[in-house]
Amino acid sequence: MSPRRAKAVAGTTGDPAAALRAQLVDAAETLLSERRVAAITTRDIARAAGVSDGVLYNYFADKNELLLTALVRRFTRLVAELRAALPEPGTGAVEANLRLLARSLYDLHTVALPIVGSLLAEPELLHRFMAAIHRPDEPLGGKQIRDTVVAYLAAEQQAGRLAPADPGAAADLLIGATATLVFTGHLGPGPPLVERLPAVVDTLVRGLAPQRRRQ
Amino acid sequence: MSPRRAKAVAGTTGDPAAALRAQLVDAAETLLSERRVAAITTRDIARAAGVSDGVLYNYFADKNELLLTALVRRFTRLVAELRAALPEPGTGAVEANLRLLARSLYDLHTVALPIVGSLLAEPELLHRFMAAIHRPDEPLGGKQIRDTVVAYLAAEQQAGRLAPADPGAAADLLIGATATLVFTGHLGPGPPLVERLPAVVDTLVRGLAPQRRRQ
Amino acid sequence: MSPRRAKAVAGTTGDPAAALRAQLVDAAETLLSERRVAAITTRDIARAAGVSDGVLYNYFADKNELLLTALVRRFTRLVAELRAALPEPGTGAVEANLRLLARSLYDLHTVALPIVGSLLAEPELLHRFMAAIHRPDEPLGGKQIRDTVVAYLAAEQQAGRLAPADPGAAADLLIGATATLVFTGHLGPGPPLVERLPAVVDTLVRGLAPQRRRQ
Amino acid sequence: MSPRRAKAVAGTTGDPAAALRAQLVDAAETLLSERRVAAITTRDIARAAGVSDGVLYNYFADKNELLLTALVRRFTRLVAELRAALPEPGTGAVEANLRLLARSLYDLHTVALPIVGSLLAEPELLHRFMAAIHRPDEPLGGKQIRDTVVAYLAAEQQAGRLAPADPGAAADLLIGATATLVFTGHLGPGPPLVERLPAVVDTLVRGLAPQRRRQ
DNA sequence: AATGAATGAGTCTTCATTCAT
DNA sequence: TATGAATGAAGACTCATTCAT
Repeated sequence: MSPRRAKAVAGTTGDPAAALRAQLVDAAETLLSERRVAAITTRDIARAAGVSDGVLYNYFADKNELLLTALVRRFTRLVAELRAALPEPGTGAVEANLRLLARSLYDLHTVALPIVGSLLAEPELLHRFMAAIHRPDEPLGGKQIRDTVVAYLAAEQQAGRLAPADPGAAADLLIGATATLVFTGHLGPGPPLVERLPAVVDTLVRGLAPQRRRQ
Repeated sequence: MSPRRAKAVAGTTGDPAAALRAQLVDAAETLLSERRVAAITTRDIARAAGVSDGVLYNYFADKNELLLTALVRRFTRLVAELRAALPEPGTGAVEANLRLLARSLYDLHTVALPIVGSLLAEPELLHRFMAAIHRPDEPLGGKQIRDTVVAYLAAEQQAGRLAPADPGAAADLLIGATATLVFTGHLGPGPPLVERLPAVVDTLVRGLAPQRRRQ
Repeated sequence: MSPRRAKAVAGTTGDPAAALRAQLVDAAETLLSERRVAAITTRDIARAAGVSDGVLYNYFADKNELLLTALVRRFTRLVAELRAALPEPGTGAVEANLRLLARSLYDLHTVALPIVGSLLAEPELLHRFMAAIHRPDEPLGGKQIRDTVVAYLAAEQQAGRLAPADPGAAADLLIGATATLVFTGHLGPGPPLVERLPAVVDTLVRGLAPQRRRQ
Repeated sequence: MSPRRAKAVAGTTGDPAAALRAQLVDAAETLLSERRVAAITTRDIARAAGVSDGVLYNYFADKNELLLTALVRRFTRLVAELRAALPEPGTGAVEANLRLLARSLYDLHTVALPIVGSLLAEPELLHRFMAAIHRPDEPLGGKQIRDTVVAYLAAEQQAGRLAPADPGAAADLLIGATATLVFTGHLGPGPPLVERLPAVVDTLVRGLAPQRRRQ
């Protein structure tokens, strides 16, 4: 006499409620990679998840809470991928490492920016999203990306392979430049701007100060 | 002989049509600085302009054309302000100049980002906006900002006050870092991140390469 | 388990979806007989069907698809009624039969003309309507009326009770005259023109050629 | 110090008011031959007449009264053309004459039907139109067409070239069949149905009665 | 008397959320 | 507890008519 199990999770084992919830989040996450947030309707999500329109409200307070969960999961993955792609500090040529890092950031932003951008049009959702990823117990968030880059740079500094500059500022420059290249390329009519990455890294490495000499 | 004058421009002189058109653009521009694009209705604009619902369509093909005009005007102003705030190349301390430039970019992004961001949720409007600001005869556009920064940096290089680095890459770093500081500060719960600007400029000036000496 | 049942079909049994769909078509059909197509709003239909504004879009792609369905149903019925009212070829007095046929056509046009007429002002709907009734699998359409009349006339010719004239042309004359009597009577201020039917049939039977003799 | 003359009639002589009025009616009549009534806006008419939006209301109570005037003038012309095209009774072969008459009616309906049809969607306008053309002092109207045909048929009967049938009924058959051929051809997807005219006339001439002989 | 801009009522459609079954 | 249909609010755009100039 247990309650009826939704069609969509009929063949699964384990907690059916959790399965259904996951089903919904999966569907939302998929849609999130296909269109801007504002173009995703509750019916779309239900269809994609293979469940009926109403279930959503059995697991989430409203549409935005579901989207929020999907967003958080998507960003958690992106940060994990960034970490995995990070070069090992102290190994390889440091400038090549920085180029690799820049490229990883560029790829991350390519995925993340459309989503974050479309969040700007949904103030309530954005607010809840930011609150969610800034909870200290959550291993994610925009800050996580920066912290990861800072950690890498600091490690290279420790290894004496980078000048003892402010690693936070360096991270701001790297992250900012890569993000803006993605953004501008995304908006404009021309081709993507990846090819500008090497010059950007090179310029950041050498700095703008004149009359510089290496020994 | 002349047609009736709208109540909203009753006290003004000059071409009433131009006055009313301007009234509408003004209203739209004001609303644009208050809310995201998607939350602005035609009725809102009419109310704000003090005219009736239909007038809009006497001056613009549709709602988006009005918003577009307001957006373009807003950005034209921002770029003009940036140009006016730019230090004179070759005068003053170059690093102070760069800090000033960074601050100007930061201020520009503070105004521009929410608007551009909210455009991401309006593909049609975004498309028309990008097309509008990329018309070669229009003295504005995203590219204008970068060109302005590049021109300043190149001039300082000519004056021997900056290393002969790639000015385009340097502009990408400066613009990217300032934009991202604004963006992150805007998203996050904490205080704005202006105070990070000096370190960013400093790091960009010195570069990340180790074992560097000045003479 | 089943979704909520609309108030409007609360007392009915069977498939509630089909019931509500039928309710909507019924309401549309009723309105169609009361006013011209252009004066029927979606809200009117919803009110008449006792449901809320949006339901329509759960069963039909848009307003016109619903109206189309109602139109097709109305015409299907009219043609069926015409067929049922048709005299049996070879039985009764042939001229009386023709008068009966003329009267049936007159009645059919009385219902059909206002609707078809008002369709002329709705090009899109008219187009879809014509496409719908010309699908070969649909047992209806303007052509169906003519074919029915032609079949009857041909049968009487086979029975030797009518001259071997062109039955298609004879149908054109009968249908045309009845339709135009309805139309003219509908437009003009005077009384309906039914009483002209016998003379019309009589004239068609005898023909206009002079110096004719019967043996 | 006479009042200002509208631009559109600046070069004309005579009563400027009458000229402007005529200008408007001309423009409306032209538009009437181009689109259905419902698709004609007051602004369209003003533009076509080269005058400003408001003048209309100085000469007509409202939009419909202007359209009405244009409609009446259009039909007056059509009836005049029909009369001019009519064969001379008693001359030529009578059956050829009837074919010519049928063709003239077909052409008249080709022009008139779209207009009359689209009137069906405008009850108020239709009503006023019918009232206007049924005023006994107006030499026009649907009845005028029938009277013209009846007069021709009666004359041929007088000349002994047609059987002494009911000329009104014969007119109903001819007008009805031609109108319906136009109408059906207009609605359906196929080609116009002119080629059916000869068989129609032939069938009307010979009649449907069987066992008929000529001497 | 002409001008032509202002007025504002009217309509289809979408979609988050509810809730009877 | 899943279902999925019902709900109904909200918004862009058109256009006949008015009326200040």
